[in-house]
Amino acid sequence: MVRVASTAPTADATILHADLDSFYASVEQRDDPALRGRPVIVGGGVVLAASYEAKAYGVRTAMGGRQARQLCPHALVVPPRMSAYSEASDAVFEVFRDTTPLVEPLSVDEAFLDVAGLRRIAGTPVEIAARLRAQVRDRVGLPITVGIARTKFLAKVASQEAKPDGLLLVPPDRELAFLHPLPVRRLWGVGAKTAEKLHTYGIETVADVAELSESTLCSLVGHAMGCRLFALSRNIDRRRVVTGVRRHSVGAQRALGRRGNTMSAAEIDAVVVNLIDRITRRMRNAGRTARTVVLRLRFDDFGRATRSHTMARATASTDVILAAARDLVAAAAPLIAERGLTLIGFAVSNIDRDGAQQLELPYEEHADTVALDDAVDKVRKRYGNSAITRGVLVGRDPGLEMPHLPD
DNA sequence: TCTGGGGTCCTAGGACCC
DNA sequence: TCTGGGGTCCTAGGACCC
Repeated sequence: MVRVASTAPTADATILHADLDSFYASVEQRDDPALRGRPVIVGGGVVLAASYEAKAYGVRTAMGGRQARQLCPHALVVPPRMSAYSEASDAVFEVFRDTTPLVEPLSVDEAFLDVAGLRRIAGTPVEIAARLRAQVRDRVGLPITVGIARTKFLAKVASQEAKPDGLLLVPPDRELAFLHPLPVRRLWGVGAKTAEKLHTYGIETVADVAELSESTLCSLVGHAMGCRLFALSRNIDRRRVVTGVRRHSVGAQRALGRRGNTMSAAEIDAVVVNLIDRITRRMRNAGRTARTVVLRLRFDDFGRATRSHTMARATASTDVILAAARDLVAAAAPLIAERGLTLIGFAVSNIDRDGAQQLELPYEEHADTVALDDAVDKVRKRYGNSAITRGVLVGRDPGLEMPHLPD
C-alpha cells in the first residue's frame, strides 16, 4: 500500500525512516503460527510490546500487565525472547546496509537511511523503500513501515503516520501542510509532561507552536526544548544521517519488586556483583573504558534516586568498577533502608575519557575551519603549545570526527 | 495504573580555577 | 583586600525515547 501525501514527488526527499511494527510481538507471531491474527502481548509485568490486534483494545507499550489484561482479556501473553529479537534485528539491519551504506541506527527496531545519490542505480526513494519493505518481509518475515522525507524529523513523523505496514512520502512542497495539523505530541522530545504544559497555554497542534516566537517558547519549556520546538514546528532540521555513532553509556538494572525490601545486604551485594559483571563484560567486548559509575535506585513509592562517582582514570576492570559500585551502595544504605528498594541498577559513563583535559565548545550549526582554529587557539592559550595530542568533535555531528589535529 | 530494561539529552548548583 | 566575569568538572535529578 503506497501512499503519497501529495501529487508532486520531488528529488529532495531522500531520507528514509524505517521502523519495524510492534517489533517483539511481530517476531512472536512470525515464529508461532498460533499467534497470527490474534492479540499478543509480550511481557507479563509490563507490556514490552503488543500486536496490532491487541492495540485495537487500547493495550499500549509500557502499560501495566494487569491493566492490559483487563482491556483485552483474551490476549495471548508470552514471555520475551530477547535473543530471538536480537537475531531478527541483525537480519533487518543487514537488509538496511544492503540498501545503502548510510544507515544510522536509532534502536533495535528503527533506523534512518540516506538514499541520496542512489537514484541512478536503485531508482527513486519510493522505489527503494518499497523494495526494502519487500526484502525485510521476504528475508526476515517481518512487517516494516517506512517514512520518506527531506529531513529526519519529517521522515520519522511520516513513518508514525503510515503505521502499520505502510509507506509514506512527504514531498517537499507539502511539508507544512502535513506537519501543522498534527498534535504537539508528535514533535520530537514532547512527552506527556511537556504536552500537558503546552495544553495549559492552549497549544494543541504543531501549527499553534509555529505561531510562537523562540523566546516565548523558551520561557514556556526551557531554553533547549524551546529552541528545538521553534525549529521543528517551522520544519527546520539540518541534522544529517550519520554512521558510526557510538554509545555514551553502558548500563544494567534489575527490578526486585516487593522482595527487594526483605533482601539482606549480602543478597543485594550478589545482585551488584552480577550487574557489574554484565556491564564490564560488555565494555571489554566493545573495547571501551569509562570513568563514571552511576548507581540507580527505585523505591517502594516509585521514587527514584541516582548516585555517581567519577574516577581519576577510565577503566574496564571489573575489580575497580565493582569497588566503586560497592562504595556507592554502602553510602546509599540509609536511603535504601528508609524508602524500600524495588530496583537497583548501574551505568558507566564518561566512556573512553581517560581523564585528559578536554575543551568543550557549544555546538554551532555551521562549524567550519575557522571555528576549529579558534578552538585550537583556545586550548593552546590555556594549556600550552604542546597540550594538544588529539582532537575530536563530539555531539550532534560525529560524522565530522577528526582524529588528528594539524600542527 | 502501579511499572522492564535499555538508552539520550538538558538543567542547575556547587567547587574550583584563572 | 575586595569584587567580578568566565569557564570546567562533578553531582543529582528530570524528561523523553524505544
